[in-house]
Amino acid sequence: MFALVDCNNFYASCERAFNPGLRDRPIVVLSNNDGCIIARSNEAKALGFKMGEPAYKVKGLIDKHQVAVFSSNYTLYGDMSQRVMNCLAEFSPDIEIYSIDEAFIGLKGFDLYEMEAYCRKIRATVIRNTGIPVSIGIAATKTLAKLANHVAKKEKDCDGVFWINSEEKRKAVLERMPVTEIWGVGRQYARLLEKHKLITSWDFAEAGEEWVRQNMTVVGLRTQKELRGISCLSLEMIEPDKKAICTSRSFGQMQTEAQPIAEAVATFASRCAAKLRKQKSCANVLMVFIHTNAFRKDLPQYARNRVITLPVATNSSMEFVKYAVMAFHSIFQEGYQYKKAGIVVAGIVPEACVQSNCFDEVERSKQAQLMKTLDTINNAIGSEKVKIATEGSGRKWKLRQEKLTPCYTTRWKDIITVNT
DNA sequence: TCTGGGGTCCTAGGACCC
DNA sequence: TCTGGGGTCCTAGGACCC
Repeated sequence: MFALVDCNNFYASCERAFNPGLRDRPIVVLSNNDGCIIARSNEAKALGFKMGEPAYKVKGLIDKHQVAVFSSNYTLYGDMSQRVMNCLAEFSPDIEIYSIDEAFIGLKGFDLYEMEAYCRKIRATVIRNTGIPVSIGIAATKTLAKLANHVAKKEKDCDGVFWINSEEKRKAVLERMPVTEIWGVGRQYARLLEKHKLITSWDFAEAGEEWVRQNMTVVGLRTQKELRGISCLSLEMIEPDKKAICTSRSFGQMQTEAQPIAEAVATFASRCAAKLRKQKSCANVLMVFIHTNAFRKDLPQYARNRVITLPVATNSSMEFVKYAVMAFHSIFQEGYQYKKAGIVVAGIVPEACVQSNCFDEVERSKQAQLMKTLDTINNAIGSEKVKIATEGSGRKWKLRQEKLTPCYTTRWKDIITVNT
């Protein structure tokens, strides 16, 4: 049996946890640059706010219902996530952290009778220790646990926990769940299934295997088996190394000059390098991209990228910054209003397996020592306190974050004050 | 005026090898 | 009239996830 623990409206709940005045109020949390709605409290969902909707389009609705609006505060959400996960880890050694707000828990060794009670205890403990409400779905496969979680969230009398513990229950859940709710069925597959009169999850689970294989590849077939109760996906308790790492941002304001964008590109390159060092990897492929605002049909558009292959895989910020800025200048053109830039690194290998090059002139051990020192300092006194000069200090391109809450849990000067 | 930022996996087709 | 049989690697594109 698997349990899927999923935080309810996670970002909105994080904001609410530190501000009791938000209880029962509609809350929306915006994406980076205060662009789209990416999290909603139940009250906001009920008012009709949609996931991914641009905030400016619903400004009227926001004002009308006095909705509490927040810029996303990933420092806060990341730390709250860790607290929730730490709490879950107390309950089972078998835990897969699936995303910032979800974890699968292996329930091996629990007898069937105590399983549901155990999950209710998990739920009560998480909310007591962190202030974050969670829902828990329990079933024989991960895909069914996802659906069970859905039921736990939607149906009030479940009280946050739902267990698919019999064939009858499995059938009942699948029959009333549209295929759009299945983990692994997105927009395109949902359309395809609908076209073939497969409307409910039950219809899909009972469809011909050969047809599923042909139209939805082996991935779809696996999903179908999981819905039938045959477990194909196991608990992934060790996080695999990333195969590609990306750092990109939209700019708070459109940029026309090369210099500020070059500084942004240098900053993103440096962050990619830091992410590589964190997973003890190096990379030898680097891509830089820049583009204008594609939504602005009234402005001339420009988008380009450049891929560079380095002679030796590296995770040195200095090397990445150097190559990234060079690549940027080779694609930058005057006369456009740029909205976004980014860096992708690929060709990732473990630090210990880097293929060296007999013509290499870089002093790698010195660079490594320098990066280690840089990471140590920044971990101790704050991220990016020491950086490469090319990254600049003006930050003309910085994010728009007009509704940012304090970092209650990670910054001393932001710590919460309680009046008694 | 304002529209996010990360990732994964699978398949088909082309280039190449013996 | 006849035209092999077996592979690997890489990339682009399309699906999906949070």
